[in-house]
Amino acid sequence: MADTHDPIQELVKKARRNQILDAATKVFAEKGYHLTTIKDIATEAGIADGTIYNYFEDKDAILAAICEETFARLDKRMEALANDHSGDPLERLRRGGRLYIQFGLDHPQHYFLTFALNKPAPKKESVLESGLRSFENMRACVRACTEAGLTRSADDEEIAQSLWATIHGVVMLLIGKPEFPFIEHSRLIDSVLDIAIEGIRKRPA
Amino acid sequence: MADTHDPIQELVKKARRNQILDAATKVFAEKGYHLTTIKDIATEAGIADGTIYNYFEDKDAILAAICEETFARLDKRMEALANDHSGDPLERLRRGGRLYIQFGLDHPQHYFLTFALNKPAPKKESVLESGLRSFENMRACVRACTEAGLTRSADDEEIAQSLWATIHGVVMLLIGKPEFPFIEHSRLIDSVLDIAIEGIRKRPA
Amino acid sequence: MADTHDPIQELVKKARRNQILDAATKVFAEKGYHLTTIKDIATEAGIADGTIYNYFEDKDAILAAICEETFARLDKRMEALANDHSGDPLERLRRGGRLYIQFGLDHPQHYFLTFALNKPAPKKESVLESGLRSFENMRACVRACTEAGLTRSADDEEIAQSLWATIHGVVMLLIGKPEFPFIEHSRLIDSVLDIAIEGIRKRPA
Amino acid sequence: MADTHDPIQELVKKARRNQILDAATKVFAEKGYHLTTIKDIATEAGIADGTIYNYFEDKDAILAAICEETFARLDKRMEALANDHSGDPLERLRRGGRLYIQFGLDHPQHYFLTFALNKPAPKKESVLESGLRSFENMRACVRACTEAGLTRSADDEEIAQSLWATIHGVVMLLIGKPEFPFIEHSRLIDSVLDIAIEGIRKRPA
DNA sequence: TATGAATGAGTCTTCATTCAT
DNA sequence: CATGAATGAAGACTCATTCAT
Repeated sequence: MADTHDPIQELVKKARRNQILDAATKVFAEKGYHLTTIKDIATEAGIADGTIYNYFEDKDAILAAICEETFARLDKRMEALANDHSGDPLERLRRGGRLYIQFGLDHPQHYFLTFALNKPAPKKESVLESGLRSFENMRACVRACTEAGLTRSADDEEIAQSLWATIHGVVMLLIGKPEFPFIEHSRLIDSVLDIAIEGIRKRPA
Repeated sequence: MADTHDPIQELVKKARRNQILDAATKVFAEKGYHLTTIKDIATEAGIADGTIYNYFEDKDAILAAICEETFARLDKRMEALANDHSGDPLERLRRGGRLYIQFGLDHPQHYFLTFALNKPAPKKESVLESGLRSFENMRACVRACTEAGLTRSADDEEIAQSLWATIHGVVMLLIGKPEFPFIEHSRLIDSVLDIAIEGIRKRPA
Repeated sequence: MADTHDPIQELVKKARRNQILDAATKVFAEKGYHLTTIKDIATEAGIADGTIYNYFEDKDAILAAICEETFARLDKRMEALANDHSGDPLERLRRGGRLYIQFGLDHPQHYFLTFALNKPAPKKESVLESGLRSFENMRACVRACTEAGLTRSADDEEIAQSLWATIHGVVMLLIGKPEFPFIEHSRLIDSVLDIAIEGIRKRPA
Repeated sequence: MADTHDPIQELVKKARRNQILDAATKVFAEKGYHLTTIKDIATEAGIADGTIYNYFEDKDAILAAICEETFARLDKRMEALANDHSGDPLERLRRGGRLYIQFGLDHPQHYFLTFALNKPAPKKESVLESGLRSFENMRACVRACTEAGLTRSADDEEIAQSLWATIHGVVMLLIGKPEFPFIEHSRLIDSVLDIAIEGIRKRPA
């Protein structure tokens, strides 16, 4: 009735919304997006089916929200690193890579949903944007390296995207093929980062 | 009645089967596996719905057949490379990586389903096997490099898994985030491979 | 959320369930189980197809429910008789037989579905159980006769099953072949029961 | 080409027809009429699906043919018994009853469809007739008993119908409730017949 | 706002029947 | 006549979404 901006109601709403998102994340991870039903999510969240629609337009919107929030969280972590201008830029890049990989392994479900679920359906603009922003920080770290003349190539964008692909690969492989007899995770991560950084580093004439 | 092994009928059947597989591959690629209906495939193939079931048990079987055949082709290509002992081993490794990535981009749905859709479907054993066999060939290529003393590290397995993670990452990223403003694909692929090979290569003392 | 055990909702649900069962009973009787579709039942009940599945697992479950409820109703009638220990046991047996036959003729569709629809599919355990219980009462009546030394044979089980077969036959014949020129129903029933009781009764030495 | 009435062709055709009927009988008995597919029958007969349609109009026609032929056989057996005027008429009646029951158990699907599936299928007239003709023979057997003064009652029709109901009941029960823990079939049949015959028999003054 | 029953379009799959070879 | 691939009309069942309470 009243369009009062009741702060308590606001909180309750947000809490319920997160409750749904958590449930969805869990079920999506267990059964995959397409095989998950609204009822599955509602049951997991302990609410009725219809209630979902008070918080989200449709099933797609739930996925979009998960992606957005995941991006945001990653952003916050990466941003701190990008704004730290001390020390060897290449080492900062390595630390950034490790941070990113660790984030993926720490939130495998979110990561998978956000970065690997390619639906033909055009995602919401906001998701795309937050995705781009997430990449900006890595680009900034790379730029610090190129500007310091530490890299073989001077093409920021190319290096940044290559590095992204590399660290994305580690996360996806470890997440997606848990049954494969990988070497110790930390060793694999170190190795991948080492190869990448050394592959980027300008060699002494 | 007669145990007719009519070779002409045999060919016709195989042709029809391929007709269905081609149609399915196309539609899967367009809409994704889950959003593709049997009717979609039948329509694309220009046949009736029910006819599909004269050639395949169910929808899953179609996917399995596609994956199997597709990966058999990758295998053959990778194997040739692994068995070719001429030239610079590191260059062969680069070619192998490019082959692998290109394959993934050419068959995104199959790649995705085989290497990333780990969750629900207990895929046929044969599909999994043929998928992993590709990795074996890469391992062989790496070994050729270490044995030739061309690498910084001598740990085959570590290098092979790192390289796999890297090229897997390129495929997954390009497949999974087609909306991202990547640089030209070929340039990104070259860059990733260049960084990886240089990162692996033993530096002159 | 709340563990609402709303008694009104409860009643509404039960009513809707019965609405479906009644519709199903009617259509099953008209077309036979196998030729009846879910849509038939839904249409007869005046609801949508999918609604059926809010009340029953599947088609089989509807049949099972019909059988169970029919058994239960018969049970209640027979039980009273079995617990009445007064008078000539053989006469009670006769009355029981007549009760049973009358029940079948009063609920021909239910009776047919419950006692004559032999589906190869293994019926629910509960249906089997309630079927057995239904027979118990007749066995009890027979036992009273044998224990009183009124029967030629002392084998309760044999007599009970034989009697069941006999009265089942009357019901099935009258239900299943209505076009046949039977003698007056009541006369046929009396005759069958008379023959059976006299055939069971111990003859004077 | 030639519309010659080739007697050899005639025999071949009849043989093939019987081959199909035998196969159908077997599969019907195993899975029930509705759950049996044309392919099932064709496979069992070792021929192609389409071939069936050179011999029968459709699935119903196969059933009709089976019923007709089957009941003709019962008829012949019952008739022999009815025309055999030697020995104790009541014993002949008992043998007739046993014959009838055994027939029902040997051909449960046909029996069921002819005597119990009254509703949907407008069976061919001939099938109905041959089915009911069996009853005529039983009536004749009963008449022999009453005329010989062996029965308590002198009402042929009443006794015949009562007996029919009784033996019909045994068949229907054993066919329709195979999951029930009946005593040995032969013992149950003996018991039912014994009770019926003794119930019919005139008691010594 | 929460509920959850109802909807009904949509999906996979089956199978009787046809027909070109 | 035999074949068996093809057809296409159903049917059982699912599930995203709506809406009255």
